Amino acid sequence: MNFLIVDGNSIINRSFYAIKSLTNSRGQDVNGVYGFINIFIKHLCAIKPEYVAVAFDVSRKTFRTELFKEYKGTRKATPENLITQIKILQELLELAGYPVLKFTNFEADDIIGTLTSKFASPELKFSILTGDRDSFQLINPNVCVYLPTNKSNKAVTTIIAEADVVEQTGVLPSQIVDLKALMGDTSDNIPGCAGIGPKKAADLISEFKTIENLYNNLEQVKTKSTQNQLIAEKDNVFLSKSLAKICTDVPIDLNLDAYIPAQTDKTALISYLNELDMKSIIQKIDDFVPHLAGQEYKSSSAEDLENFEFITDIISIKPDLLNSGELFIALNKEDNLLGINNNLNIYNLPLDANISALAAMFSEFSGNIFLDDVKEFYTILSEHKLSADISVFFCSTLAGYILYSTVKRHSLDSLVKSYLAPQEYIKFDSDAFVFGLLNMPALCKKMLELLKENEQLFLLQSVEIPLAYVLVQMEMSGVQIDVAKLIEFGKTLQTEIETIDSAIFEYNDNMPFNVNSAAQLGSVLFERLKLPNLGKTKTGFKTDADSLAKISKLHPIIKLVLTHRQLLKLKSTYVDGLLKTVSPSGRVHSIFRQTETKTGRISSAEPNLQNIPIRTELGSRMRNFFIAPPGKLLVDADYSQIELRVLAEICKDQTLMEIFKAEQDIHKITAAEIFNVPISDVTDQMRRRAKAVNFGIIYGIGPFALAEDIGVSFKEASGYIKNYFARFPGVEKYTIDTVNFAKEHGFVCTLFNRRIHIPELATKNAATIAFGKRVAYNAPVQGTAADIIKIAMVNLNAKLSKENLEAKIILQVHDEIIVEAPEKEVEQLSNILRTEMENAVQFDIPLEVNIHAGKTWAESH
DNA sequence: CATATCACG
DNA sequence: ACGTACGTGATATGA
Repeated sequence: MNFLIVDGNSIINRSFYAIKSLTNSRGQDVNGVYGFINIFIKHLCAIKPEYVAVAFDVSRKTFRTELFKEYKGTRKATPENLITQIKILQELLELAGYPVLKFTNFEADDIIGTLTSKFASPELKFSILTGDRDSFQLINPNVCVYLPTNKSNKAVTTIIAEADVVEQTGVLPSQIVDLKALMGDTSDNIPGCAGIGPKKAADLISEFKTIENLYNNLEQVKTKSTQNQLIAEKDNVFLSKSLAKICTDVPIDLNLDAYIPAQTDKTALISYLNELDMKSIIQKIDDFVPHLAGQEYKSSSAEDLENFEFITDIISIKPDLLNSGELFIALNKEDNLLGINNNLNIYNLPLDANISALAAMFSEFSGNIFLDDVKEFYTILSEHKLSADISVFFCSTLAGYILYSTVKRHSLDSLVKSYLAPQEYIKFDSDAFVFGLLNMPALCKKMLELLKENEQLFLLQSVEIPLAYVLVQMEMSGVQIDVAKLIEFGKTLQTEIETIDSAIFEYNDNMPFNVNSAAQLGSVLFERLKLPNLGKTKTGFKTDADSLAKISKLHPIIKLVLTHRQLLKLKSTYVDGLLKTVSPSGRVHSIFRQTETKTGRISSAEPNLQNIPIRTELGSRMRNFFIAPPGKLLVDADYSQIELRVLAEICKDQTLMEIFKAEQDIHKITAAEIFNVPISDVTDQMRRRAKAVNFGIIYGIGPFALAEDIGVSFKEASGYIKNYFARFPGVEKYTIDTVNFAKEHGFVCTLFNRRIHIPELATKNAATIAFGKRVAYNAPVQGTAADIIKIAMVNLNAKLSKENLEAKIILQVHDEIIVEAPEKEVEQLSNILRTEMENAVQFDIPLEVNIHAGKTWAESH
């Protein structure tokens, strides 16, 4: 058995000074932490210890003795940015499950000395990882020192055993204190005996073994002068010995089990590492987290794979599958593989050739189906024109997302490593797919337990899994594009861009430049034309639209530039970008990503159909090209102020709830409240400002940004926010309570128990924490709204199919559902839309939906 | 590949 | 002293 004990201060110190600078994106120095963990991991792998502890000095306010203060107190102070790193390191080690030992008034060496003296034995060997040679005195046949050193820029660890100490110093490790008592140690301010250096000290100690023995037999010392020096310095010598001696009576936990590394919440650890930007450590995470005492990894070559088969035809295994209570199915579309694990056997099949038989088998199968990725599964079924009418019990990807939406990957292999302790899963390094499949039953059961604990099964089984099917149908349907008109629009834009460009160049002495290059534009505006600059970005002048608007009156070129930007954006992103994605049938099929956003919203990509322009007249023309096929219409249903209603429902502010219950104009009432005027006196401008406040509140706006947004003074904006919270005290209470909850638990929840983790709140940086707070109270609002529309989509889709309607959902834009329907269905559909959306959830406050139909998206919105 | 910009809710 | 409104995705530029 091995015990690895690390001198935390010593190792982080070495890393801190060895790695010149390493700063993460938040500006924190992490050189010491990074270096420490790498060295630590390296030695964990090499030593494979059953017991581990990392000891730290605790800087003392009072010293053990006045003498100590005099001698040790002169050491140079630890720099501030190392102290912070030590704290971070200790948090990381504790998160990873390693005992961190700190005792006031003791140094790491003392803790190490106590541990080795109490526990070291032939059965329990100690390895001390330290950069400090002071600990050599602790070496014995059961204790050795691992000393990381640099040899020609290569990290090499020198292992120091008893024989090495004898060779280097001429004395036994246990005699080092006696040696130092005579020769002293300048780095530790140990005086020693004047006139005696290393050579003479070693000779004396070899002969007399200890200084006590030496002084008892002074007459046997060969030279008279040495005798006299020893007599004169006797006090110093004994003081030196006591200073050199590492203490072995630190009040440590004498239960050896306390030093067995604990099981780890790997997700939390990964999230913290992520936040520190330590991506390379995350890659080595399995080496960093504990390999528990006495636990060997299960071997992949042993009986675990006995029932592993690659077979070509699912028919041969059908009886085995049908007799199973549970089937665990993983897909690997890239390699055309279908993996099945039924707790007994593991099969790997060609996917395409067997998907049809698999789907057929499901109609006879009565057990629970666990999938790795239900949306992928439905997609493949659809691509093979197979019915997706299969009830799926569990999906690991969606479960991972519901439990921890901030994580980017939810693949089986990464989930196994995050949710199962190393001794709970089978190691199989050569193939991530097989690795995931092997461990899928254990993983799914563990995740299922967590979901139950968190009351998240509704979200998984009644919302996300059925939603996956809706999204796949939406992707397959796509939306019709009027390609001819879109191309025409693109040409018009192109002509206009060219006209504008020549006008722009005229203001630059007819010198053409790339208006779309922020660098070139900045140089023209602020250097050639000497316009007042608007501040800097990392790379140059600020040229964004908001900034440019401020100087638009100073020079006609600004408006031209802004128009150029708008036109180019339309042309390149929307016209050209969209045209590239139109399928031969004239429809575009966006991908709706279900596990992308941290709040639970769906995202749309390739192309993104959730950001088609609407806010400007020119941009909104884009929506003329999203059309319904002949005989059909687009029906657009959007929730009215869903986030504000959700906010009211969550925080239960009486005033806010009453406004919605009475179906009043929220922005107008808010205006009356914050401007303290009767409703009848609210002007359009007041309403506009109140609207900005309402939106801002949800995002955690501050007076600075509000002032900027609505063009009032900082002071006025402060007043509006203050008035808002005074009139809606429930909202302010909600923000405070939610932030406190997030600080305590590390996450916030939607009303349907979706969790949004907020690692920012656990940091030390003020700006990062402020950001975390805004996320904390925005996420439940945005997330609950996302939950609601997802529920509505699932119910709506079920209703459409129950009523045998041809109408189909084709788009979702966060608070808006777009359905394509035959003209004759539109009336019935509108009723269904209203019913399903307004009644998706039962809230105290009502949900309101606006519905319009039209030939194009522009007409229907 | 990171950055700046800008489109949406 | 510091930075200042949440959540996304696409494009062009330029090191």
